[in-house]
Amino acid sequence: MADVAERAGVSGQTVSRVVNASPRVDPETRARVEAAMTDLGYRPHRAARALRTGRTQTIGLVVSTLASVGNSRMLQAVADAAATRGYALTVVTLGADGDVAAAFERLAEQGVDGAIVLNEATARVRGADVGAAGLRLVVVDSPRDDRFGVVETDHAGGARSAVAYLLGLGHATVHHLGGPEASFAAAERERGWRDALSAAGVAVPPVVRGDWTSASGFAAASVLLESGATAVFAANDQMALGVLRAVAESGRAVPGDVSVVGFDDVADAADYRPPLTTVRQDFDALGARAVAALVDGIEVGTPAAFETVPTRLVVRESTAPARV
Amino acid sequence: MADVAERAGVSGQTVSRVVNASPRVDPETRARVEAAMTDLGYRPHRAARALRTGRTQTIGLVVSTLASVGNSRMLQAVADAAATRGYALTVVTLGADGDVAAAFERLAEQGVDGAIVLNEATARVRGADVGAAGLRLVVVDSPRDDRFGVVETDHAGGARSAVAYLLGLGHATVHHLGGPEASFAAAERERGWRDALSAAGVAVPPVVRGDWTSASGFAAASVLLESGATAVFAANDQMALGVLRAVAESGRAVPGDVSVVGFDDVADAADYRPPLTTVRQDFDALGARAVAALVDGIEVGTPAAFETVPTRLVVRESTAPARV
DNA sequence: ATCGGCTATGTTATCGTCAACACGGATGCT
DNA sequence: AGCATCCGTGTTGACGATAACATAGCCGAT
Repeated sequence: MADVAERAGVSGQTVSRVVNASPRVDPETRARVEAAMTDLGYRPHRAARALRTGRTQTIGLVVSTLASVGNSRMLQAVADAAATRGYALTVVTLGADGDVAAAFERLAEQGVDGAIVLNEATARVRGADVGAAGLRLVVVDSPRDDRFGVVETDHAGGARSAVAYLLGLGHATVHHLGGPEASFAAAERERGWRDALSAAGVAVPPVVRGDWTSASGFAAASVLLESGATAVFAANDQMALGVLRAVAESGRAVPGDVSVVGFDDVADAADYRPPLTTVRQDFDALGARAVAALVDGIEVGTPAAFETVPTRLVVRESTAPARV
Repeated sequence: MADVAERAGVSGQTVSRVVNASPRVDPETRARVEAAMTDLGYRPHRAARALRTGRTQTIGLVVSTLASVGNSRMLQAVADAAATRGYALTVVTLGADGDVAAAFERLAEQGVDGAIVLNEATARVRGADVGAAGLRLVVVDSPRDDRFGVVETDHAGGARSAVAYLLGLGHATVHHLGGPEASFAAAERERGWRDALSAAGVAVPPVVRGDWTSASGFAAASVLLESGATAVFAANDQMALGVLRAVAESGRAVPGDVSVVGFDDVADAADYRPPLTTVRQDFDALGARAVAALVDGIEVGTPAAFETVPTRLVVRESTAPARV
């Protein structure tokens, strides 16, 4: 920086002002400084700036696992949105113990300006002393809470649309293959399913649960089939994949004997066999909103927001009218 | 830090020595300092340390997309390995233009100590002036190059084992659904396939290419089927998924009429229909090696290494003996 | 007894940047 | 003309940590 200042014939402070786009700089001086920066290949030193300002221009992302395709998509969306806003993104995965507090601790140590928590078991985020780490937080897919911003997909709405569609096809009822109990997203999707059934005055069958993996979907499907289900709404696409296999192996056909709907609209879902009818989540919008809420909070002090991103039912070939 | 020093009755320098586990500290003093740190909830300030030492304890990860399940798995493996080594991980995704140089630029600006590049089009990494950004690099799945460390899966070996297995089943030859031309991993898998066919003295059919997505696999499969293939080796699982659907829709059966093998052993592959025979990559080992190579380079100055991680063929139900 | 060498600790200067304040000159108002 | 303002710029010090050097006390060897 000193070199740049000398070359441009100004003080370091003026260089700093140019870098930070301060309005109090003569256009001509600015041009000279910028030329000097280019010539010398000058790059501001983030650590020094962070030391001085207390801001690192970095946000953290806490995620339990990237094995689920949905989380990966979200990560990508968040990474892109953060880059657009000029923030670096550092990723912290939770250990097998799912220790959110430890993750916050690590992020605090790195001095991130804020963090986004993906889809984490609610109780854990609440339990982790948010204040202790002093992190500004935006939580994705978590119950509303004034202590941090919340951005969510309209899980319940998406679920309702899926169930309504199946009922409209003439199915007597719709069975649900739910996600893990601790998950807010899973709970919301289940709620939407339940509401839609109740609204239609239809019997609500018992829920079977998986852990988001296709293997758990496969395992759970046998229970569903024994109970004579003709329509299954799975809480995500990967579990639906497991169901698809289980149905086929039981000698039944999708959608002839059983209709199946998933949630997420993962890239592969269009090539499942048959191509899966599913509820599309707009991960990019979700990521962008989460980053926007966090960055606004950091830079402008905007209070914790609450936002919902809508879904859309994508009808493919895994659903058909009920047998008459 | 000053507070801690005062409370422990020592100088700041001694606190620093305790934090950095210097051996030149009296055990009793160390205990006193540690107690003071705990009491005061002291946390070292990374930016300040980075300013003084020039090290940020952060590594970057450059990845083109996280849409591919393999990349996501790698990211997770790298994140975990980095955390274990005490490094933060910042993720940079490439824009649609795939501008590696820009990604390096961003990482250099953030002052990472080094970076890992995932599976990127070789020419791009070479083209990007590595020296300019002055980054220490480890590249995953890229041709050997003395300018940076290279860690790779034994793609060719895995491909050979898959092809040999299919030939052993009595198939006259094995068709290949390759990945994008620019990909090193794709080229290696193709090479392994070709070598195995040649070694067996079998005709080498023309390669059909996809872009790693299941949709591209589905599209490519029709060509394969028209050419009368009875055994297909797909360059990854997701493309194999597309093939599975295409075969079924053409009225043929897997593995009755056509055997299909994938590559990666993605979590879902066991629940494809039928469960997919595939070549398992050890993503965790790969990630750990990449991080180890990078961190050793940073901390010890170990010269650029070259390592290969073996694969294993996982036989499931998508392969069967050829019709007689 | 002297001295070199070791151990545990303290002192000083510095990393690159920016906030706060200072200052000279131009402008506008009365 | 006199005074208050504003503008563009410079000067100084501090953010928190550590490297390099300095020091005091102790040991054993000559």
